[in-house]
Amino acid sequence: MEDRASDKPTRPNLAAVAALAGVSPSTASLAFSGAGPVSDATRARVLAAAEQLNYGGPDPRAQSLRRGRSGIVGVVMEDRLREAFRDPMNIAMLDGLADELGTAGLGLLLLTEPGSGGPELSVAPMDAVVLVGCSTQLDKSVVALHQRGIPVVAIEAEHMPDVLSIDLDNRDATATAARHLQQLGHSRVALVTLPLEPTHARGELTEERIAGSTAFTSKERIRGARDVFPSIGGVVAAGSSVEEGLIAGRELLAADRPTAVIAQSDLLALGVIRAAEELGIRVPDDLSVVGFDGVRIEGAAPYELTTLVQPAVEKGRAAGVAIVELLAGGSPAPRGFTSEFRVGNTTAAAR
Amino acid sequence: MEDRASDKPTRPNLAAVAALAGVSPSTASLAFSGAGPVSDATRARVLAAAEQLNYGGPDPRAQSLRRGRSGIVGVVMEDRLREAFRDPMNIAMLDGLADELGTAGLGLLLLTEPGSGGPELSVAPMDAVVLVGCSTQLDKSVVALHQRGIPVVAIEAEHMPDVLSIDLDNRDATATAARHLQQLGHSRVALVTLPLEPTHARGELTEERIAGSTAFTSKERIRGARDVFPSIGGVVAAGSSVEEGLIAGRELLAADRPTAVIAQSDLLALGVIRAAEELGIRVPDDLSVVGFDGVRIEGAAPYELTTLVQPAVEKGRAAGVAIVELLAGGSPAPRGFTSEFRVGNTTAAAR
DNA sequence: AAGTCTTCTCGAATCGATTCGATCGATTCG
DNA sequence: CGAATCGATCGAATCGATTCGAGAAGACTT
Repeated sequence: MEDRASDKPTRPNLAAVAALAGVSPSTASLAFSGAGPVSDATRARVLAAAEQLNYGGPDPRAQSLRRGRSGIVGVVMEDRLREAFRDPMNIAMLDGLADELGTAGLGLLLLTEPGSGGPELSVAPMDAVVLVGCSTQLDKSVVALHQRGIPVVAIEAEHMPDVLSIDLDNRDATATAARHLQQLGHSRVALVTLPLEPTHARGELTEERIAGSTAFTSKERIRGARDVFPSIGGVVAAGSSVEEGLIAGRELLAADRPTAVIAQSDLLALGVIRAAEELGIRVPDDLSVVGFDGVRIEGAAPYELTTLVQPAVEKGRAAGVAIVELLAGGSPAPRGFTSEFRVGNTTAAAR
Repeated sequence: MEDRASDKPTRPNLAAVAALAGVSPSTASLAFSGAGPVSDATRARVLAAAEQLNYGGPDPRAQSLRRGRSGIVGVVMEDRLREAFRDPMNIAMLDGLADELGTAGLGLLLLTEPGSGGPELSVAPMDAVVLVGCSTQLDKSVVALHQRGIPVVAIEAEHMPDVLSIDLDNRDATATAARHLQQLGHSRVALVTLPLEPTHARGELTEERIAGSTAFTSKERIRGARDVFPSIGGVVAAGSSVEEGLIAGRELLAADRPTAVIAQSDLLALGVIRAAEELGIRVPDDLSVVGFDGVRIEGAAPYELTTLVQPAVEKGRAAGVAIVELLAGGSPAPRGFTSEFRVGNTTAAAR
C-alpha cells in the first residue's frame, strides 16, 4: 500500500500486477483469462496483487485491438431514436436482435444514418453492423465497412452486394391485402404510405416521389398495391404513428373520398380510422381500412384491424443469428419472411 | 512491382499505406487525422496509396487503445429491451440522452443488468456509463467501473458514492398527488406499484417486499404516498404497461374496493381505468385514478389522466450533458428535476 | 539413473495507430 | 552572410493486453 506513494498517478495495468505478483505479464494474462495452465497458487498471487493495486481486470480497449474483436454490433436505424422507437415493430425487431446477440455476448450500439449528427458510422469499433430499413444512400458507408472487413446484415433493404439480406414479402403481402379489398368490391382505394424520403415530408403520392424515393419497404408495398390497383394514389405520411395517420386520413377523406384505404402500418391505419371517426364516417361500413405489421395497439378497441402480421421478433432474431454465424466465419444464407394476412373487422364489402 | 502479390491476404494497415506512399507511418497518420502540418502533395500521395490498397482508414480499435477513448457510452437498463421500451418514458429519456451524446460524437451501447445473459458490463470498451432506474444490486459493477476510471451517471437510483445522480422528486410528487386525493375526501386509497424486485413478481404490496426491494423509484413513490396515507396498501405490478394495470386493477377492484388508486405510471393508471370499465365502475365518479409520468397515451380518450408530468427528455438530456462534461474532465453537479402535478378528469370528490 | 512426459512459466513478437521531440532544408531577418 | 524561424517529415516510444513457441522443473516409466 505504501509502495508507490504519489509518483504513479497512473492506473495500474496488467504489467504492474504481474510485477507485484512476481510473475511475467504473460502468466498474469493467463491467470485472468483462464485460457491456459496456471497453478492455483500463482493465480491466487496474481489476483491478490490485482486487488492490492485496485486493478479492475484487462482493459477492453487493448483486448479488442489484440483480439481484433470488440464484441459490439452496430445497429443503424434511419430515424431519430424517438421516431424509430415509436413504432412497436422496430422495438420488437430490436428485441429479437438484442436477445440473440446478447446470448452471444455481443452488445448493441445504436447508430443513426450518417449526416444526422450522430456518431460516425465509420469510427466506431464494431465487429458487425445491422442496417434496419435503411435507405440506399448508405452505399458508401457500406463500402467503407467492407474495406474494414466488417460484415453487414440488412433488414428490409434494397439488395446490395456483399450484404446479407433479411427480407419480408412486403410486395406480395400488400398485394394480398389489396386483392382482399378488390374481392370485397372496392375500386376507389387509396394508400397511406410510410415516408419516402429521408426528409420525412408529407404530401401527395406522386410518380416523381416514388421514382426518387430511397425507402425500400415503402416502395415495395406500393408496388404490391399496384399489382392489384395499377393506378392507386394516396398520401405520404411523415412517420409511422397514429398522429400521422390521422393527418393523412383527414386529407384523404376530405373530399372525393375512397371506399378503402391501405395504410402501410398499423399505427397509420389506426390514425386513418380516427380521422374517419372525426368525420362521422363509419368503419368498416363506409370505409374499409387495412394496416400492416400486426401489432397489438392499446386503445384500438373495438376495432380489430385487418392487417398483415409480420414476424418482427423473428426478423430481428434471424439477423442476430446471421451475425453470430458471420462472425464465426460461416456464410449464412439470406432469409425471407412472410406475413400472414389476418382479417379483422375494419374491412367490409363496398356499398 | 510486387504490390499485388498474393502473399498478403491480410488487411492493409496504416504502415502499409505509408510504405506504399513512401512516407513514414507518423506522417501517414497526420495525413489522415489532419492534426499536423502535412504538405498537400504528401497528403495526396498517402490518400492515393490508401485507395490503391483499399484501405478504409485508421482502425477504431487501435485508435481507442492509443487515445484511451472509444467514443462509446453504455446505457444500462434494468429490464429486457422489450420491457423497457414499452414505456414511453424510457424512450423519451433515451431520446434526450442520445441527442445530447450524438452531438458530442458519442454512441449509445445498450446493456442490461449483469446476469441477464447479455454482454458483460465489465468487458465493453466504454468511456462512461449511464444507469437508468437500476437496482442497487449494481454496486459491485459500479465499483468495477470505477477501478477502470469510467465515470458513472445514474438516473433515478439510490445514491452511490462517486456516481453522479440525476434525480426526480418521486416522493414529493407522489405526496402531492396523494394530498390531492385526500382533499377530495378520499381515505380508502390503494397503490399500484411498479415492480419491486428484479424478478418482476406480481402480488400484494407487503412490508416485507418493500423492505427487501431494490427498486428505488418505486420505493420513493411509495414513501410519498405514505407521507399522506401512512398505512396505504395495494398491489405490485410486473411491469409498466396497460395490461399490467388491468391485471392489478381487476384484483384491487374485486372486493372491498378503494375509492381512489394511485398508480405509479400512466400506463398502469390506464390499465386500472380499463379494469374499472370492465366492472362497470365509473371513473372518476366511483373511482379516482392518478398516474405518473405525463405521457400522451394513444387511446386514453376520453380520459385526461390526473398525473404527474415529469420532464423525461430533459432527464436524459441532463445525463448526456453531464457525461460530456465528465469526459472533458469537469465535475458537473448532480441535478434534480421536479414533476408538475396536472389535474385531469380521472379524479373527483369521494362520495 | 537415464529418458520421456507433463505441467507451469517466461520472452518476445504483435495488434494498429498516435504523438512528442528531433531533424533537415528552405526561407527570412538583421 | 550567418542566424533565427518555420514547415514538413521522420524515429521511436507508447497504449495494454494476448499468444505462441520454448524452456525449466518435476513426475513417471523402464
